[in-house]
Amino acid sequence: MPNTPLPRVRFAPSPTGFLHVGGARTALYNLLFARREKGTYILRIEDTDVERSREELTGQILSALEWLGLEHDEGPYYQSRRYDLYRAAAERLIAEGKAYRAFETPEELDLERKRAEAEGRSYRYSGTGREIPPDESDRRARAGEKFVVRLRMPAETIVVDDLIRGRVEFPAEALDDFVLVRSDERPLYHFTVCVDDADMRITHVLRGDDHLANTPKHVALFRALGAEVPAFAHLGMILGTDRKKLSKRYGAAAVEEWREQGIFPEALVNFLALLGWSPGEDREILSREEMEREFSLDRIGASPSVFDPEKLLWVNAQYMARMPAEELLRRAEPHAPSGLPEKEAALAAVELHRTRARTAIEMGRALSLYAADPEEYDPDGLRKHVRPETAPEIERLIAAFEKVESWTAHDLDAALRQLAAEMKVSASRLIHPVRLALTGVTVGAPLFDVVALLGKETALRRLKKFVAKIRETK
RNA sequence: GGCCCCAUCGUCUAGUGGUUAGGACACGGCUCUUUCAAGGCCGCGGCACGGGUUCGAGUCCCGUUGGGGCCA
Repeated sequence: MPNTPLPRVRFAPSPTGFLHVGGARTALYNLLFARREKGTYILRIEDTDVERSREELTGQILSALEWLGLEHDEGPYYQSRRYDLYRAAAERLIAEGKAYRAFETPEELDLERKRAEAEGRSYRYSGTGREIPPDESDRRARAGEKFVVRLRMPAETIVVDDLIRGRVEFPAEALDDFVLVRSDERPLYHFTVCVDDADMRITHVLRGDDHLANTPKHVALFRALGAEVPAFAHLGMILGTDRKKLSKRYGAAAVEEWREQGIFPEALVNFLALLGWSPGEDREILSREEMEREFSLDRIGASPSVFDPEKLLWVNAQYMARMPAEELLRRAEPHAPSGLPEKEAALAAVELHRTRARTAIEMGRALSLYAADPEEYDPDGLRKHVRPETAPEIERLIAAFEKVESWTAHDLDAALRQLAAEMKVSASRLIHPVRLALTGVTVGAPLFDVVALLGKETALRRLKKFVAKIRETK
């Protein structure tokens, strides 16, 4: 047996106030990879940016992940509680000569930068700090002089063997000695990430493409830290319909937003899984178990993908079509604006509307039609289906319905058609206004199922209300 | 500006040198039908461009264009 250690992966969001769908996908891929490889999936919160990070914002990310069912095996770890680790690592790197103190003031650096710009050169740090002898550096630090800690970058091309992109080379000239710790002693992003990844023995880093260009820095850092360099897999970005990076103001970027729109978590997960990964066959609807079984890095595409809300809605509808009625009812309940009818009717209504609704919101709304009489009627519907004869016709229908012995769709259908025949009008001349009377709208489930479901009392009451209403408007 | 990544229908994608370039969403039509859906059937629609390599390129290489990212 080769002793390749089991993979350890992590998702490391910074708490920005909402979980971005791109982040959700990254979390999902990490989780699927860990499951598939029998590894460990770790959650780590990158909350060192104290001004922007508040506990509440972290809570939102956590609850969005939980809602999606993306449960971590380890963590969450909070970077804000690990400052000692970063400080120790910085001191060690300095002691080993792998990093050094640089004493330039921000003003001096600014000047250098401006000079470079004026001369049309691209700016790189001069590297003056490199030359300061260790004892002098220590002395100046002890004397209270302000400094930043910079990494001594090797003068060699850094090669990243990305699992998705293949071999990517970064020439040494492109990289300068970047800052690890600021002059106020706060460790910077690239530094904390690597210290943590090393400390947590992360073996595979799956993350967004936007970090590819940072990877050579990380590789250099891992080496300096004496840690094994993890494998990298950079995922393509998720774009908006405008082909721009999906942003908050685009509206669809936040997982929480889709939750509010009545999208099911497993549908969003399914949709996101397919945004960049494919199981290889023409399958669109996959359970978590199937994904966990079949996920593999070499079936991930390198190109960015556009987030298409229409397709998400379709995936959601697929889940709606398959979900047990009880479950669907439970999930639609919070979205029913005027409550639900009693249990049995509600379950029947769910069956009637599951192919007609695409979200929990739409389902909730549909179910509420059975719970409360319509407060208003669709104006277009009134114009289209109400004629002077309508009121008396419906009154005759009420009378006919009164006499129906078993209140079933079948018998109600027969009763209406018989009446229509007697009146020498088409059945649809009654059907349309009746739907409007019962539901307030012109579209919906098959009418006689609706009438049956409503029950005699309710149906007749609504018909009478409707007649009164159109009489008074006239 | 420098460095890096990406490129198959409008969108998500299958495709790993020889395919009538497949599927899904969306769109259009037909069907079913009291409406709206769902379903079924049919259709529209794609290898960004230019050079190579090869008997043969969507597939490999180079460039162009376009999009994106990182650093400043």
